Amino acid sequence: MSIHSAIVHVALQTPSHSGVGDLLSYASERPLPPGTLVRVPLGTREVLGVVWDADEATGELPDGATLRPIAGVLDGVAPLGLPWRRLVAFAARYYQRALGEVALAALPPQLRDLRPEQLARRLRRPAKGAGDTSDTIENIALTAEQESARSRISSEKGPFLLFGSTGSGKTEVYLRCVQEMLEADPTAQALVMVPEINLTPQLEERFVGRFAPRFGPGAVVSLHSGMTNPQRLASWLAAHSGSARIVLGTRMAVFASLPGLKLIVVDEEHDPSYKQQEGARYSARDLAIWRGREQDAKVILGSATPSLESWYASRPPTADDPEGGRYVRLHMPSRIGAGALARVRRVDMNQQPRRTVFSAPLLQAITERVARGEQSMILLNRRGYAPVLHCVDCGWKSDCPHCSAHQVFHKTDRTLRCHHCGYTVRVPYHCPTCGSPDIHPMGRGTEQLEEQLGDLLREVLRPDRTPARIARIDADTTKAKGALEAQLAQVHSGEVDVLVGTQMIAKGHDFRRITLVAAVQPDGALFSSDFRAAERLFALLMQAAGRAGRDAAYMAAQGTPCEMWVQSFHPKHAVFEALRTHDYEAFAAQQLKEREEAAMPPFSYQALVRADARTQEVAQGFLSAATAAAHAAQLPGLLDGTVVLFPPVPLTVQRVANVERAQMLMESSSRATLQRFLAAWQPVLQATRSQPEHKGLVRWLVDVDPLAI
DNA sequence: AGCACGCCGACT
DNA sequence: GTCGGCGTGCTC
Repeated sequence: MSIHSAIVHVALQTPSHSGVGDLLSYASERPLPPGTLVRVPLGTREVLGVVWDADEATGELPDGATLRPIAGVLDGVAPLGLPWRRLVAFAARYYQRALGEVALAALPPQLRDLRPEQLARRLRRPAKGAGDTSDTIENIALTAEQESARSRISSEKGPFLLFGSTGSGKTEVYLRCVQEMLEADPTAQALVMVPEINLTPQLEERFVGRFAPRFGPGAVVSLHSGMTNPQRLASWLAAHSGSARIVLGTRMAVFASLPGLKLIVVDEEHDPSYKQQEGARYSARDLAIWRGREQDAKVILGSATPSLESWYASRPPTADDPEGGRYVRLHMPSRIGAGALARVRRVDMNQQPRRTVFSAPLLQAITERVARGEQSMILLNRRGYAPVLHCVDCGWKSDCPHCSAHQVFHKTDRTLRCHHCGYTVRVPYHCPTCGSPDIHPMGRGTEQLEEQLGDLLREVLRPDRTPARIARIDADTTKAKGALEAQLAQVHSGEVDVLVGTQMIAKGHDFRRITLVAAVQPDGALFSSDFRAAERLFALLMQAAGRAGRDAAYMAAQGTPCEMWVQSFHPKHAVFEALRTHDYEAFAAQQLKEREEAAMPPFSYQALVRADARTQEVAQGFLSAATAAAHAAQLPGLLDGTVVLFPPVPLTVQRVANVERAQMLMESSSRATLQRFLAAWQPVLQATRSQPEHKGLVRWLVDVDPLAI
């Protein structure tokens, strides 16, 4: 009997598809409770691990193998609780990833490289609170709609879908619910998520202003990937220890350890950013629902344009459907303190001269606004000057040599850049194929809009007789840290008359003086192969329309209505019809009908398997072989057709960085059966991969509940 | 995934 | 003679 009397099972960041089991066993001098953070030897390295519940240890040790002792215990940190471990285990299982991978990804990165002594030193330093507490923002009176939502959230179990138009004051409802929850229970904690890092500062300002005076300067912390590692560690520890009462963050925050969690808010719940697109492809919104149920915390999903999944899940009971949905739908239709909803103007581009970018009426409307000192916002979801460069003489196009995509022409720095792999070259003066100087940009991006507007508005003067000023905000202009804030500040201060940008500017930011929003080329999304494209476009346009006329006092003073302009070759399309009347409900009803008839989500459940390989044949061959093996093994759901496997197809962008990509779709009317199928298929996929004929396979991955197919 | 070991080409 | 290319195999 050695001094290492106890065996502990530890979750480590083991490669997801390797033969190594989820939990590895180590010897310990004393038993360690599950959730304890430990450092353990793994091969020649020493890595961070989480002691896991022994009954989940599945793999058996090879006979005669000796256990290595753990290297250290991070005993400054309390063991992670059962609810956290259950969340991690569920996410790993549901999204088909290794337990340790999810567990370690859920911890702040710095915890991985800190030795126990370093951590102990860090823990002795007192954490400093976020922001100052000088300016207390007091409660403002709720409207009847807000009060009704608040009281129902307070008295009912949920989960809740807070369906409120832009400007209806959803944030105030969140604030009140958080406040009520935290005041009722001194150990209660709240988690508030937003889709993008960009939106955390303004949210933080509001929460700190409201709650730091009540609950102390350290009560509100943020958690997102824009923070430095030490900041993230500090926030995480504050949440884990319970000293932080409110955690604000992006999707990653759903995995925060919150022992007192009583309320979760998912703002803009329809936003695709809640779905992680690499590693474990989890949906933070869906995990929030699961976590809320498990940990007995209330969940509020908020949106002006809910995802069809959440909309359907919150359907009220009817005669045919006495159960109704699982969520409680709360409706806040009125805008408060904001002007009337934007009037929607559609321009039929079939009636415009060919290659028109700004139709005459739209240009006129923008001009008038500049002259009145009002601001306009122009949306185009395409960075760069033009999506492709083209030779008139020989037909050459600026194709990326490594991807099946064009290199985008960026005029500002005279480069051709592939947006998929990053490959960049200088813009050629002559066609690389035939030498002709006659090479031209085709199509347009935000850079070109900015340039053209500059020309078109050259003679237009602001009220103070100075020339119109145009600014562009997209991923290219905001690469530098703090650049976005600086540019937004310029817009707020009124320095800018016309703002051109990608969807980045449509989300969340409050521009008080914008009275016109225009989508100049939204048609691309209408006929996309992706069945969710229309839903996304509608949400984007509604959100963009909501940017206009947010300030009722300003609008009244201006005396002009705000407008949302849409230029389209299909102005009668259902998306634009619904937009015209601001009728989300009609749009949702129409979309849900289509989805039901086609048995698509939310009326079915989907998963994808993607395969990357050197050749398309190998990628598809792997998927075909795995399909055949699944049928041969009669995996759950296949025999009776509850689970349907579709044939492998190349991805829309088939090749990226010289890797060929293929995927196949699995569909089922039963989420549980699809889950059982996937669980049983995992080892089959692994076995298939190790067969010699699939040597050229680079990787494969599973995406459960994919957003785009 | 890391990180070793391992066995063949162009450098001081 | 070594530095280093990335093939293969292991990690309780």
